[in-house]
Amino acid sequence: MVEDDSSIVFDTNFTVLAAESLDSGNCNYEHRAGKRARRDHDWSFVRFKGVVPQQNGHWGAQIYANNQRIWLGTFKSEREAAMAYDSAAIKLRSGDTHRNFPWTDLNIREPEFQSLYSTEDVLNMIRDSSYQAKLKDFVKILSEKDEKPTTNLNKKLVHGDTQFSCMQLFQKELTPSDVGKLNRLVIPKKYAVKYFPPIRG
DNA sequence: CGGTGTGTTGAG
DNA sequence: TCAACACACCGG
Repeated sequence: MVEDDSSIVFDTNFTVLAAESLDSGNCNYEHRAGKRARRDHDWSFVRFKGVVPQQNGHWGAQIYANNQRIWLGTFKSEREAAMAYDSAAIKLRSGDTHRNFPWTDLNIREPEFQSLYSTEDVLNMIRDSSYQAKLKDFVKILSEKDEKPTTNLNKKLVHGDTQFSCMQLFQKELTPSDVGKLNRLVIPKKYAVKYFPPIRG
């Protein structure tokens, strides 16, 4: 099924949009067309920051922070890898140092999405490719949230100096095992996978 | 065995 | 900081 670029995670609109606004300055889209690397292997026309070709035709993503390289994983398409870099850059770098793709109304939410997780969590989500889906959910829930501001479930809490905004992620009815001998509440796997950081340290 | 990501180098 | 390149290593 040849999904090359277009069909990945984030909806296609994003990819297309990003791809077509090349000329609109600021995004770090170096058209280094023609710039060849040391060996003249066919790839080597790497256009994206933090993206490195793999011998099997896949693409690796990496970012440098505090004097060391952080590996972000390998991806099937060049763009997935480039997006991985952009996402990691938000957490690791200050401000928006040259990104691969321009900001859109969707990825503009990334900073606040990432603020819900630790750096390691974000990196792990990027690495296991669950990042995009979770970000998408986050944005979706956000939009649902301000569609009905009347809902009482979403309120703001103020704790000391810091402000936290909360939203309902999911709902679950108590089951026998929740009130059984084991003193624990079971979170459905579906939601656990969806809203919790991935395993691995 | 294929694929991953680290070691390492040289350039910007 | 960064990507190019080589290849040790790891899970299947």
